[in-house]
Amino acid sequence: MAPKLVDKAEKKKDILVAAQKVFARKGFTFAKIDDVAREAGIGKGTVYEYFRSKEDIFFALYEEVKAELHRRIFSIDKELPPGEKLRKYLASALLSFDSWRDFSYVLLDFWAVHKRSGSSKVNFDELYSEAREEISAVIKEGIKVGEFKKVNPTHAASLLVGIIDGLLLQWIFNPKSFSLQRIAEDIVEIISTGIRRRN
Amino acid sequence: MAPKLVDKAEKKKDILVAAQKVFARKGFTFAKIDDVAREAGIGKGTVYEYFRSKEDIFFALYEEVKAELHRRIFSIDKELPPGEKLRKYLASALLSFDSWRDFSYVLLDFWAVHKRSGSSKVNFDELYSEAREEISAVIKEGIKVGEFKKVNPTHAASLLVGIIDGLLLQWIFNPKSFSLQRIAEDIVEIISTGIRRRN
Amino acid sequence: MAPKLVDKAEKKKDILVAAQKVFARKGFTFAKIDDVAREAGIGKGTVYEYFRSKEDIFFALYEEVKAELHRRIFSIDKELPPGEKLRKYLASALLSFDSWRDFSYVLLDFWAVHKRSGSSKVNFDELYSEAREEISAVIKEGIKVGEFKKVNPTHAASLLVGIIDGLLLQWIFNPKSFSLQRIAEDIVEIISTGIRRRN
Amino acid sequence: MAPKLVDKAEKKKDILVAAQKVFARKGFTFAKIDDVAREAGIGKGTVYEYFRSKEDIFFALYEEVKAELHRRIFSIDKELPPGEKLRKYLASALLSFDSWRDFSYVLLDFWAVHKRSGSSKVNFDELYSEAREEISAVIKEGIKVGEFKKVNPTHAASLLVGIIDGLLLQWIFNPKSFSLQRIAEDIVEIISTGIRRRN
DNA sequence: CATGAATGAGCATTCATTCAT
DNA sequence: AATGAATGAATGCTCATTCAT
Repeated sequence: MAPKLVDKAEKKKDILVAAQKVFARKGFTFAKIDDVAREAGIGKGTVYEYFRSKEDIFFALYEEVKAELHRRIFSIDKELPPGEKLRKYLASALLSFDSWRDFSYVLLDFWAVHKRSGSSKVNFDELYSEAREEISAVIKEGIKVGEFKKVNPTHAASLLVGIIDGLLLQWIFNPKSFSLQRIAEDIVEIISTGIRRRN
Repeated sequence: MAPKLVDKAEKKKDILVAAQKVFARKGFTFAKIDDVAREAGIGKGTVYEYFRSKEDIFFALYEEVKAELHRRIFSIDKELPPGEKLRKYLASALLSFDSWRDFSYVLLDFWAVHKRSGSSKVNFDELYSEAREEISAVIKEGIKVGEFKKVNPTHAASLLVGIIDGLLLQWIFNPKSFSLQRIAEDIVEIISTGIRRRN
Repeated sequence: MAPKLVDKAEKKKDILVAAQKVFARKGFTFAKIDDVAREAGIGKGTVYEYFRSKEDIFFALYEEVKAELHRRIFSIDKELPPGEKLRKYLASALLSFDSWRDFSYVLLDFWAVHKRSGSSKVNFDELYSEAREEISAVIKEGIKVGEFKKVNPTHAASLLVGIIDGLLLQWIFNPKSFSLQRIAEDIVEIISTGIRRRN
Repeated sequence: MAPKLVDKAEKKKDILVAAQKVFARKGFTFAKIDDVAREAGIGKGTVYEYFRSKEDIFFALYEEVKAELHRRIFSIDKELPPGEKLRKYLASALLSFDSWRDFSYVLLDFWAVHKRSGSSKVNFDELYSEAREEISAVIKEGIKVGEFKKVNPTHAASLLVGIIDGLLLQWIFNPKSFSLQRIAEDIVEIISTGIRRRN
């Protein structure tokens, strides 16, 4: 009636943590389920008690990382002026690169391998479109209150999202290219000037 | 002897053209040597007369595409004022997305799969650092002649490179996100304003 | 102590009933111990408290079904004349097909998979030889009392057993091939004529 | 232009011969592609140059054996009287048991494993229905010419097919049960009497 | 007694590369 | 030079069985 007592959720989390490490180390393609199991200190079969497949592990990781990042980047004071909001978005996104880094490998790897299977449960565009919408709203707000020029909100949002992503990519390939802290400040300055309404 | 040599180069080129098509269609991972051979209208074994391995084909492709893009983006009138140069860079880069697109798939795919092999002949950072240097020089020039504010040239260059890359990524995942033509104009406008010296 | 014993036998029987259902539904190969456990409403581990292995469950099932069928086919009035006995055997065997059917699937499946393990506890030949002997005895009796021609009793018995089995096989693959009721009558007629002594 | 010269058909046949041996020895389920390859004296991968899958090998074997048996059993003089035809069918079928034997194992194994996947390319019923039709036609002919009683042709045909199959089964499990030669004679005698019209 | 979490052996198939012709 | 037949390493997943609780 009371067999081995296990916190299923806990163990699932453990496997996810192990998977993230292994995926980051070897990429999705070259990560073996056996590696994940060994990293988690359990048997290969046990992984399948908690996840249906290797892809499933990826999906779970994806959702978790996505949620975590969204939270980190967009959880800011709703009362801040639009310009300040954008500044914070940019800053927290750039300063989150470290967390992103490992998963970016996995994301790209997974995408590269699965993009042709249209049935994928992972819609990478949503990652972007959600961010664009969030930022676009702030830009519209800024235009409305007269803080920003009448820029195209979607384009400006795409620009900001692109900046973050593009810098991430450069930084992934060579973290020494620039200091995250300082580039963040400079870019905020440039972009702010670019979209701010001259008084 | 001479004709043989010509044939060799010609055929190597043919294989490369075939490979690019196949890679773009199936991605590096799922492209089979046999597909490439068939696309080139030759036998599978013949491919190995001209390339040592599947990776080798990719390397050759990589060098070629890199050169082509560099040429296309940075081959502009040396006499243009710095601001105009940047505007052209940005515009031609964004408008080259279509050409980039197919190869971007392949690049990402290849990168995702081979990143860990430290011995890789493909150094993705060079792609970025070269571009950064080129742009950085223009920015320095612009600062010197008083056209630009005293922004950090490396940071601004990283910003511009990042913008291009980041937009490419969004556009790859969903080409309908924005019109390349129009976003190019808007972004040039924003960035120009951001770095231009107020008079 | 005593009640425990009763429980044991009872539960073993429950598991067997569940197993028969599952085996019939999925075949021996594809039936999972877990399916059996769930069908019996118990835990997977509990099955192993009552049976040593999946094969063991099959063995027990086999013995039971064998006994049941033997009982059904050969439990007839010992006083009937030989011809009448054979007629009843044939009829009850053919009309037992429905009961056999499910188990036949399992039997074939199991046999196909385990035939090579010489150590098998299931000797399929005994299924036949027992039946042949039983029928052979009746034929000898019939010859003795002058009801049958001097046919080879073993051959005639093999023929009868073969008929039953062969028809079962056809019927398993396509139950619509013929009506069990009507084919039984016709065959009894043909065979009776074939072995009965002309007066 | 002239690489290794190979008779594709010849090699395919070789693999089939090897597969038949291995399948007969281990059954479909337990036969490994590697076993087949080793038996054929080739590499595992080579098997897949000639057959798409393990199932495909089975299908090819199935078609071949089916054709061979049909040929052997039903290739008789069309001018023989019906009774004589049936006698020959029965005799040649029983005397073909040796050829059938090995494949019967495989057939049963395959069927047991695949019967639940409705999409199977192998319709086992066709094996029976074809034989029933062939025999049924002869019986109708015999009734028409007054050689046979007015038996139900389908039932009588099913009986004959069943006899063959049922005896095969007994014989598979124990070849010593009876002499094929002699049982053939006796059964022909019994059945003939059973369906022949009394004069 | 009962349970179900944990386990790991086992296997069909793909495809880059080799090499005999 | 060109070919394509041959090769075999490499891997995700299933499930009967065990055993700690």
